[in-house]
Amino acid sequence: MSAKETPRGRPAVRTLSDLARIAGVSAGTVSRALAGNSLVNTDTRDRIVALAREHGFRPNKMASSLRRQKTDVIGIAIPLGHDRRQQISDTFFMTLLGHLADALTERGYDLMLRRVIPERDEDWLDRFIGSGLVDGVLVIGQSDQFDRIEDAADGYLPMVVWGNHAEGQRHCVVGTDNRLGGRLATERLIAGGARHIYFLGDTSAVEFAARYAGALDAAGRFGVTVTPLTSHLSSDRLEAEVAANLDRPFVPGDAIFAATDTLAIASLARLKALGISVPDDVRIIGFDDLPLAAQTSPPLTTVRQDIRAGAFAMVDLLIRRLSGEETESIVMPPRLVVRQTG
Amino acid sequence: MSAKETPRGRPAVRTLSDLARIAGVSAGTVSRALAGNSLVNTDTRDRIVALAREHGFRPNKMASSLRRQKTDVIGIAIPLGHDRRQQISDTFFMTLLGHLADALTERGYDLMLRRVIPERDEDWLDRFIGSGLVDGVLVIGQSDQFDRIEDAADGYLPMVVWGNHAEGQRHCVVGTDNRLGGRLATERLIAGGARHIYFLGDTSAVEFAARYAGALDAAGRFGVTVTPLTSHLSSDRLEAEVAANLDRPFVPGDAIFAATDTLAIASLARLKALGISVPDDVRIIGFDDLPLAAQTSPPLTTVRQDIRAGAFAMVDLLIRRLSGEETESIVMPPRLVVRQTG
DNA sequence: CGATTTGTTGCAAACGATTGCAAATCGTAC
DNA sequence: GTACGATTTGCAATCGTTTGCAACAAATCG
Repeated sequence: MSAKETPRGRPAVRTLSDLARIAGVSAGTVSRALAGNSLVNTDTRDRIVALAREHGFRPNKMASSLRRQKTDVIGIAIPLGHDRRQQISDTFFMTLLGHLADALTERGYDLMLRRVIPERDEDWLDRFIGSGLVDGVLVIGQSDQFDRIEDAADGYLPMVVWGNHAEGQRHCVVGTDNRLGGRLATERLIAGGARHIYFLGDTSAVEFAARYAGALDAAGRFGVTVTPLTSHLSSDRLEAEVAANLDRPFVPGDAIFAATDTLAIASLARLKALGISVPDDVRIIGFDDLPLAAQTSPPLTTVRQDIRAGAFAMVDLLIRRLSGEETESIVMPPRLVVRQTG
Repeated sequence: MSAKETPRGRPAVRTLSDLARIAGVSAGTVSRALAGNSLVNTDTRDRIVALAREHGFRPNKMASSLRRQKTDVIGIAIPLGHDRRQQISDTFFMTLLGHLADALTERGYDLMLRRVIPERDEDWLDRFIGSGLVDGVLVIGQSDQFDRIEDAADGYLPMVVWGNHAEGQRHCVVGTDNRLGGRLATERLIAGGARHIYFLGDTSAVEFAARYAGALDAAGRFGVTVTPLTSHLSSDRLEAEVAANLDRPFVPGDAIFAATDTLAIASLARLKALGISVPDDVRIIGFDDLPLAAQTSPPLTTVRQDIRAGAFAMVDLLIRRLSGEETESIVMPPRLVVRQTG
């Protein structure tokens, strides 16, 4: 290791001025030299760059950000509103986050992650935006914070949200056509003979409410009834709630449309434990098409969201908004993936 | 909304000085008032706080960090070394990340996520540390970067790593006793009649190498052979590699020890597709005990790592290191969870 | 009533990098 | 030898907040 270091720790050369002194030039010149592009003599530049490397010098990004008014960091907010105890580890969000990380890294941005509990902190979004820490914000999931997001969007351009699109909304969103997805799933269940459908999920989240609405659309047309059963996604409540919700006498013609694959898979396990056969006794369709959906037994029929495409779209829109463009929302079509449960 | 805003956007009152002018005091006083604890007259403080709220003022954290030399941000680095194309979305890492986020948020820290490809960026760790962006660093997984992490640890205290513990290593690590875990799994397979064990995983990652070593320990004592089959975790290669690796004539006495549940579950699916019965023809044991392991069919026997406890331990150690303490590593005992595959 | 204490506030110097502008250097042309 | 243009470099202000120190007023004491 060539960097000269003090006994415990940090390199002795920490600031531009330190390096400038060693190189026998001014701090400004060093700054320009390391930035590369500017008007510095090629020889001095090479000399300075070599010195910087030799001493393990790294410019302080905090100072740089302050001066440039630009951080090269994108904030990612995960509001845990409709489900206070939902772990950030919910599979869908995590998958989306992974792809966002890939896309942002590729563009040279760092990610700042913030888990947010709106009821404890009314001001979460404006605080995040106003902190000066981030150049833009991605919000993963609207949860029950639709209005707050709308408010923030009025005064803040570089924000893109994952979630549901409502007529006339003012914030830029990327998401799946949840209502259509709900309709597709429900139509499939009905075509397979379902006469009574249980909707498993928490309809206070707008995305899920839209899926439920889609289910009602389809059901209404065929005179089928839909009963909502509230189940939350937090890992500590999920199993118990699903169990409680499924502890009922199923009759032929009953079917389940789960708001997410996570819920569908838990249902599958629960029904198996109860000795109820899927799909013979009860048919199930999920939502998301997580990788894991293909591996359950029997493999899960579900409504696919293209998470990766969604993530890249979010980043793309955000970048354009960062340069002042007012982008439109993107609503992606869902696709029914028929496997064996419904 | 009470905050006064300019036509497009940001509140008109953006800086301490702005607010100071309105309140008729100096910027220093405003700073102290908002910090709360200092020596400001209670009345002026209340007045200033009220004004701040009214105008939607939020202090610039960049400037604050620069001045205080403290960012209240913890960096999380995910080196994707041994498996360049491994998605950040690997289930285990994501679960760990979720718990880390929970633990850090609780302590008032933000998270800065950085996905790192060491072969493209030799200097990743020192750059992260030296950036001034973070108060401390958590590294998720050693990958094949053991030496680089050791080097960095010599000069930088506030760093804690998830991974394997080796005799005499200098960086502080939290992890499971992988070797013991490997031994437990293998002993179980052998006790069940296994005569030949395939180890499925990439032994160039130290954690997995230790699991493999544990398998060899146990196998050696019983005269059982272990064959390593290299499989990576990146979602785009995983299925194909598993399929290729399992495309062989299995004979009675063959068993599979998979380096992770993800691999075990993929194997399960593949064997099922091949018409090979688990556990009757081939027994399988995984590693991690992901939530999903209990839901496969048949449910997966696996070696449990307590991810949540590990995450909280990492944060705890990091906090102590932030205040100068030299903490020891923590090696958690693995626990064999016997279900139905092995 | 002057001296000292106590309590509040303002002033100005940091933190470390960037950048407009002026100054210095050099070469060249007249 | 002077003047001029083209390069390089230094100077100093700036980003917005924090904080040691001094200043000031009011309150207390002898």
